[in-house]
Amino acid sequence: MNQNSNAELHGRLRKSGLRVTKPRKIIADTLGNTIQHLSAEEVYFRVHKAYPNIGLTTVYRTLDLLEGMGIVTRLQIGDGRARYELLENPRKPGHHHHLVCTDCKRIVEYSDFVDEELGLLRKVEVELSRKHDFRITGHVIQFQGICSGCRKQH
Amino acid sequence: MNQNSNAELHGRLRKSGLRVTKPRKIIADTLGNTIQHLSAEEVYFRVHKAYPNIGLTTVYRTLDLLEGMGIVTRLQIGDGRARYELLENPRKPGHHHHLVCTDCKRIVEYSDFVDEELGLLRKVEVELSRKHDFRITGHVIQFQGICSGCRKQH
DNA sequence: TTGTTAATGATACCCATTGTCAATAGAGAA
DNA sequence: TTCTCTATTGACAATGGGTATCATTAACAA
Repeated sequence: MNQNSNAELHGRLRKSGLRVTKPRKIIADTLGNTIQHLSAEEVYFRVHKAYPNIGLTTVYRTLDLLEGMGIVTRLQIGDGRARYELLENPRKPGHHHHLVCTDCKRIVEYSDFVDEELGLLRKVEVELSRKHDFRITGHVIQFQGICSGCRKQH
Repeated sequence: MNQNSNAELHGRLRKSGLRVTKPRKIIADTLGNTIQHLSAEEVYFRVHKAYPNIGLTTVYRTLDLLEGMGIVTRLQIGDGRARYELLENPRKPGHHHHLVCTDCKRIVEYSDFVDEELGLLRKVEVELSRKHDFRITGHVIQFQGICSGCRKQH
């Protein structure tokens, strides 16, 4: 679908000595074609419509692979089902954090104050690396709440 | 073990019309006696040593209950196994956040810059509540990394 | 002490994710 | 293009946190 991201994926895979397979392209495309945060099963369903011979196991494996390569991020919202999102998605804002409705699991992205958040995180990161001798590889900032729709239903 | 926290627990339970049972006291005590972040199974093992007739199901139920009452917090570190921690633990600092080794799952608590973090979070919270009409109930701020021990093993 | 019923414990179950392994298909060599 | 090698796949079984069920037990009010 998106030539750029397909070429990008191709290059990244080949550079790591990995093969560029149909499932890998299709799964990456599926994430590139939505602004939603899909679970592995949801990715599978969407892929399955056009390519019924691609299995759920492959979806899991591919999402893991893409996450390991830094192409995809895994999002834990506390319901025991991971959601996945393409890091560089032209349909989305750049670095953002998430606001999650703990009732209906709806996820809202925000980028208000994100620069400020990142500035502070960087400062904390330096201090923690030094003090606890960690190599910091990532962070999570997330808000939980109840959206207006779910509040009305009670 | 701790008279204060036992009295506290008793009061909170009774005020909600809930019964003060042996398992509830013991499970809360178990969390009060450690600075570690225990999984449900780890709580069960510890409880089981002295009270072998308390079942794992009850541990899960009680941890859920205590979380719902705001006495315990659940911590997701991304390995599919929740960890629990007593919110007001005399052996621990007050409000803190976590640094997690993604390799060995060790959890380090930190309170450096926490005031600053909380200040910013509060500001973001106000903006998000307004803009997206959410009632914000909580937040997660967490760093991931590799601890020095795990880095040496490679 | 007794009656009521919330809470418990044993067990079966659910369901997201991972392991296994024979079959398939990228991609470099010929 | 065809061949070869082996990474990758897909079907299926297995794992493992966590939850539902239900008969039994034990808080607690009277």
